Amino acid sequence: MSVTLKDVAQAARVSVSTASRALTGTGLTSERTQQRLVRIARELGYRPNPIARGLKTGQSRLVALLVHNLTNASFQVMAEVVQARLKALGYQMLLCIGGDDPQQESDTLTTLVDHRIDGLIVVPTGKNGAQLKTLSKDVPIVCLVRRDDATDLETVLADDPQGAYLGTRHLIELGHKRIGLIVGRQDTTSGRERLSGYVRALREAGITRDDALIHAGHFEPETGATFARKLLDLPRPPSAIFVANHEATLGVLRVTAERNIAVPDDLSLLCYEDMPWFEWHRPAISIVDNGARDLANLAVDRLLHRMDARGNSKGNGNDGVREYRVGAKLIQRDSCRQIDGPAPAKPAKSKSSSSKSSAAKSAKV
Amino acid sequence: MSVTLKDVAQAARVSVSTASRALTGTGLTSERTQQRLVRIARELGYRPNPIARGLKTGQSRLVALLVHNLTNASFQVMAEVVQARLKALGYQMLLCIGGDDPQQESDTLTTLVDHRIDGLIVVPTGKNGAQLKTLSKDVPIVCLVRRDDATDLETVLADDPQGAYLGTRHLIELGHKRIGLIVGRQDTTSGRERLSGYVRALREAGITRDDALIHAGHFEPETGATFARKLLDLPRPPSAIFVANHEATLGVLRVTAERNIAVPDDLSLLCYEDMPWFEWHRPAISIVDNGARDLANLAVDRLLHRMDARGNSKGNGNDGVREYRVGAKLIQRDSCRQIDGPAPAKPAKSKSSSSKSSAAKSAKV
DNA sequence: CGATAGACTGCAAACGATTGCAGAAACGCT
DNA sequence: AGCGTTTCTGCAATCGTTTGCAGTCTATCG
Repeated sequence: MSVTLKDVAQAARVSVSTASRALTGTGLTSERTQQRLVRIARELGYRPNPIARGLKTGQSRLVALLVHNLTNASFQVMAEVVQARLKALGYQMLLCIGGDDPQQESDTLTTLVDHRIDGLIVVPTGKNGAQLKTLSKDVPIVCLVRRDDATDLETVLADDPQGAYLGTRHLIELGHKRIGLIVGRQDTTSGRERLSGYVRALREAGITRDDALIHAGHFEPETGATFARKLLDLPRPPSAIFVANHEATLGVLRVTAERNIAVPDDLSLLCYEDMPWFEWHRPAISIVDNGARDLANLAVDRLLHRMDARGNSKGNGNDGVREYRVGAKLIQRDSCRQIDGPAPAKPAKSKSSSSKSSAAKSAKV
Repeated sequence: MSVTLKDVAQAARVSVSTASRALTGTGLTSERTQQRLVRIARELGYRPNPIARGLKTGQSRLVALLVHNLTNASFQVMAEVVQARLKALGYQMLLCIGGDDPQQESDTLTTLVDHRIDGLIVVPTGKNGAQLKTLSKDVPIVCLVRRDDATDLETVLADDPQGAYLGTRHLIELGHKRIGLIVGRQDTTSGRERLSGYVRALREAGITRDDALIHAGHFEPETGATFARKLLDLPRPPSAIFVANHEATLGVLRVTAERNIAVPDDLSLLCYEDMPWFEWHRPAISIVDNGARDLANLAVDRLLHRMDARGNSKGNGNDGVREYRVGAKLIQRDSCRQIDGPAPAKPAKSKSSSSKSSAAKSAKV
């Protein structure tokens, strides 16, 4: 079907081994034959068979990325980044969609290792720690966005405590005192950390935490809508909602539309993680950006580092760091409004500017 | 590193060949040893090495999906569908992102064939026809969404002529006479076909085509914005815009926001292809749905059919059909409004209901 | 000029599976 | 019991590469 190494060797009247060495550049080969073989290989259109090579070397030049879905814009850009980076290095990306379902995750992991992937970047569900731990003996693994607490895998995380803190502080600086929080499940790292950032900002500002303003759970847009309604039905509804859960955003938006609540005039809205349409929306939606692109790039860096280390049997590539944090950034658009508060006009001019400066610098750690 | 067939054979005190036959079910094996081997294999946790198997059989159990990007919601759902279907059959999906760039497409295709993929679903750029044609001798290929005119590859297409026709007719039935069209490049199938559907609806309604209302090109949201401005700056601007190009939608939306143009009161807006947030947007955006889910499913069906045919050397799986069309569907939400026209109040009550019925039934062909 | 190191090259054995072919066992039949 | 079938099993080759080892050739040095 296609040109094999044997064909090239025959055409050049050398043995297969010489051909192999000349083309891979391993071993000693005379300059002359080397060049000749490269030329002949090109003429014949020889392309090495990665399967055969993989059988011998135990590598597949396949790297898998396992994410929950592709609806989440962060996962989209991560997938695009990972694919682009890997391609440049001659790897192919296997993109798998696990649906945040432990069973599916487990199945997929098995298949992937069967296929002898050279590396894996995974957004773990958190329920397959044992399996991941076992696999990590065979394959370099980097966790992304979420930590699996049952493992000690290297993990690239968004700086969620900082992000949530930044967002909440921004709202406080705008004069908001009652800030609703809609946040992810508390059995995920990000869910817990975003809550803690929110709480910290509140505490720093001397605002007492009101649990009626906090809703945490696993999300569909629909659930987001439910929680938004609960918040707005409160005797003293919040003047701002921090939607610190990506999936919930649509639901919240629907509720404001349904009830004819003007954003930001009646209610300020701050969301977490960007979506391509946020800046085109009216009003353009302010967000805390989790830095998806940076996260993906860092994850790839770390994975390559580990793969490299393993290849050279220089240990497992541990650099003593278990956890990398990528700074979050506040992106102000038009969905948050200054509250005049019970007191007279804008008393917070200086504060507001300080908010801006804090927003400008990304929170590197 | 992991359990091989040899290990299983040794444990069972049979030869590798017997073990192979017992576990794959090929060839004759006595009931008893068969069962015994299956049991032992399970006990040892044996998992066949697809690379070794692939070397021998020439198959990889890898199927590639090559799309332009993941930002486009249609591609997202297609990727999810394809992944789910393939996984159920024991295949792994290789998702590649070609950026609608011929060079990238070409490179990716080469890599994929190197990896001995068992099948390929591709959204072609249209510039690599020759290469695709060559590859199709080695690998079953199905084109999706776009046709590559230089090939005679089996292609699964949205019924764009019908979809554009349905959409335009809907607007006409609402009383619009001047309907702007923003549509994709005319060197793509979909671009041409959507234009032709638009033209047909106009002609049927006896409306003369006005080329000032038609803008075609390759899109970024930014270009969409530019075209929208041009339309709105016309001496006699349209009362409705049909954004028959997915990428342009955001730009158009921004322009309406910028200029404080109320949708649908000042301008009706009909878009092509759904996005998850369209129904949560305010106003919810009416669309012509291209049936991405159905498209993906059909493409997988056809690909499997071809792969099967090739496997059994029953020919190449041609069933004499070159082109499959998946019906488009009008989904009415709130972005299109009845025009009272120059004549007095709602004269079009019956028309409006007819429009609804036509919307309800999907346009199967 | 002969020995010897050094630079190349080729042979053949892997890698882990599948598979044609032939030998072995089991069975029925006369 | 002897023979022919049938049913099962094992040997060995194969897929396309890589790679340890041994052999060949050239050049250099004494």
